[in-house]
Amino acid sequence: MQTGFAFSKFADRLASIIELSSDDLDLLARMPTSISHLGPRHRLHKGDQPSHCCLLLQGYVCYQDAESRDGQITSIYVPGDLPDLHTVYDGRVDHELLTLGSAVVASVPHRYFREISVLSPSMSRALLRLLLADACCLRNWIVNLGSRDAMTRVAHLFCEITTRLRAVGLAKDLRIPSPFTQSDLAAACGISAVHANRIIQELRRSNLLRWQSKTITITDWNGLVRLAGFNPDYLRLREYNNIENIEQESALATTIDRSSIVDALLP
Amino acid sequence: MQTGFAFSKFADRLASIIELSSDDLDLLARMPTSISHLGPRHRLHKGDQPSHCCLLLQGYVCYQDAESRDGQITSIYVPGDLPDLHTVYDGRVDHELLTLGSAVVASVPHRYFREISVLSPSMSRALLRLLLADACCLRNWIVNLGSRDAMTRVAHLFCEITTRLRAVGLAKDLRIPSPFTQSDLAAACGISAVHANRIIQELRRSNLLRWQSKTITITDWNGLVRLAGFNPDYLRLREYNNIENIEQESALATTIDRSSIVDALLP
DNA sequence: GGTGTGGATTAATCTGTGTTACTCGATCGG
DNA sequence: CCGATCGAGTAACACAGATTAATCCACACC
Repeated sequence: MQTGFAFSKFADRLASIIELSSDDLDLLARMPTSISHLGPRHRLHKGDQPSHCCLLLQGYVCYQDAESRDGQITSIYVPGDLPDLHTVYDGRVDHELLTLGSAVVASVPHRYFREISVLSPSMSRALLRLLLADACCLRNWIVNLGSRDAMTRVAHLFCEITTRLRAVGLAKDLRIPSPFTQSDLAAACGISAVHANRIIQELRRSNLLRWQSKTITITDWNGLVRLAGFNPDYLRLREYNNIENIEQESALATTIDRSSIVDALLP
Repeated sequence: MQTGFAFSKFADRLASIIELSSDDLDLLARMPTSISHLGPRHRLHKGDQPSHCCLLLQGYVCYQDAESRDGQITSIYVPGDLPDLHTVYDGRVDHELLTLGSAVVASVPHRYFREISVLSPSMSRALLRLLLADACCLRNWIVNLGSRDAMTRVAHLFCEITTRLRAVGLAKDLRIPSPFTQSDLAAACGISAVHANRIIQELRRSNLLRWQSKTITITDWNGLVRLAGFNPDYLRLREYNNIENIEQESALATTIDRSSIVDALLP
């Protein structure tokens, strides 16, 4: 067990939704962690009553419902996230928490979160905000699955992941690591793997993004946002203003390309 | 403003997920409330920064996303629920909270929840559990929308609502008040109103339920549960064991079942 | 170097569900 | 009493997306 650098990604995440004092940062720096490097589709929480939380440092993890057809993915987490914070307060777990691609996680004892909640009201509130932000994401994902078509769902997912990565200082250049298989994507969006493939082809053909060698490069952010009808308010980020203003290089060519295709899609 | 009987439905709800002490009941009895009788599709939270929570006493309310096609409904609440508890900790609201059919709600100041959290650690934990149970429902609903077909979604919704009503002492006889329009149902399940109608016809033809004069009568609970693949674990209820054992014909059995749940918590 | 495996891709076919458009009652306000 | 409105119900047609099945490729492993 060490108290190391792991806290800094978590601090980024907390700071993305709530202002942190230097006292808060001190508390975070004393977080006891034990780091693991995990392979793809590694299952965390092996059935037991959990006594530790999983703090994601690198890569992605997701909740997947093993019972449902094709294993519906209910949420995806990015570095800095604490996917199972809720287990501190409610030991029951309905879904499997597993890695998408390889990942680095820190294991943090429940006790630590209980202690900082007692020591600092502002940390207590910050943790609660994390849980609430999670619920907002779930609600938004319900809207996505219930009312949008496959293309829009996929586009929306990419927008969300990109935005969340940027909130913790990653994906600065709109390139996001993507160890996802197309089946993962399908399981998240509630579509078949075959159709997921069709959608990706279409997104590529529309020059909205590239996806090669486990990296997605968004080549037309504004086009993707418009296609998805993406509005990041539900992420509860403090600093995300004026989404339209993300500047891209070579704006001209892509803009022309996009307008011909996206305008057709969005009457 | 009165401190009245409104707390008792809320006490039922809390007791359904966590054990309450008599001190907790005392605190609940001092809840300041102001009761309103509302008509159908009444919008609560008229755009302002809310300073009160809405405690549902009778009828149903739901969150609906006005932006999405056909206004996706993200969750439905039953008496005893506190749909907007989260506004105590996070003022932002993404969706509209509105009544389905007419309803009776109590308005409770945020201040009250802050106070009981400070006065009683167990109440503080109970409120947190409410929020977490809500998130579990959302997650489950994602699975529903993402991986089940229309028929199963509808059946699952009816199972959930019935179970939640029973958890607060209602729907004892598997008859649930249903002021919903078929369009409401469609908006909740992410299907079209026309198709919702087809599904209901089918459920009727299968002798699983009747729906007449604003009441749904479930005539084959076990059949409905099986069709829906319904498993109530995600509702986080304490007393819901062995779902297969719900007896229908024998009024005696259900009475005994319920009394063990409800009588235990009333002083 | 051969073989197996998992993922991407594509095409053909089938089906669940959306859309549109209509009828029929019930309810309501003038 | 009338016309307007809203919700339930139905039918015809269109289409998004599921399913199945095949090929191809990259890569790991004996």
